[in-house]
Amino acid sequence: MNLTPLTAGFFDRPTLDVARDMLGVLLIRDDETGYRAGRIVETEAYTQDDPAFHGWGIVDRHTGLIKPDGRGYDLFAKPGTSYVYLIYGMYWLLNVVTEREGVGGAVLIRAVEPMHGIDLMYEGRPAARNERELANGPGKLTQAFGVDKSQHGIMLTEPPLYFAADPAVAPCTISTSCRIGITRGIDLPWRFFVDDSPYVSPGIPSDIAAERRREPERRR
DNA sequence: ACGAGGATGCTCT
DNA sequence: GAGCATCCTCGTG
Repeated sequence: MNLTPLTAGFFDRPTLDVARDMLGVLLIRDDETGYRAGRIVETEAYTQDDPAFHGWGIVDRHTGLIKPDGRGYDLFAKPGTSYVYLIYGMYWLLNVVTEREGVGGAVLIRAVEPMHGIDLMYEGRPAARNERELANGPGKLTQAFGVDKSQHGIMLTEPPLYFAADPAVAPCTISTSCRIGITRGIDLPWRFFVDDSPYVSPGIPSDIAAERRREPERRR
């Protein structure tokens, strides 16, 4: 598998473009633990001016300086840097930093279609009952790939963890929706996914979830 | 099939 | 003390 990693230049672009262009790209972990690869089928974009962004509000309006102790400071790092964080005290979520250094932005990798290293993925994810459940969610794919805090802040442009264009590119239809699991910025349609992929996460976009909460009955 | 609730730890108020 | 870019289990139909 001699695949050329995507370079920092790929991520040094508007975050929405990167998020869309990452669909169909391979996520690869290649190190002493083994070789794992999966095709990305779902992403979400988070930008500096986005209330759901971890780095939201840490840029001083007057000086333009970024508070170095603020949460999300690492989201202003060099494009191609990893941003891994713990959610709900239990699950690690993998992002790749976008935009030029000093500008905040990231793409959350939400789901991949397992391609290689399936057995290794099951070892990290004993709850998975089939291949589809190995990595159809942002917390699941980090378990399948063994990603945790130790991969935070590394460059995702070289082993052990990197992205690569799939040589066997399959044409696909891309859809968008609002993002999943958030309470702020819920109306921004910044989730991208491969339309007909069974490996997309089962989550419900936040705007639809909020609507259902308002009207609990009314079914079919 | 679907919904409710719990797990669990870090950050911010 | 609340909220969180989630997932799993166990109820009820």
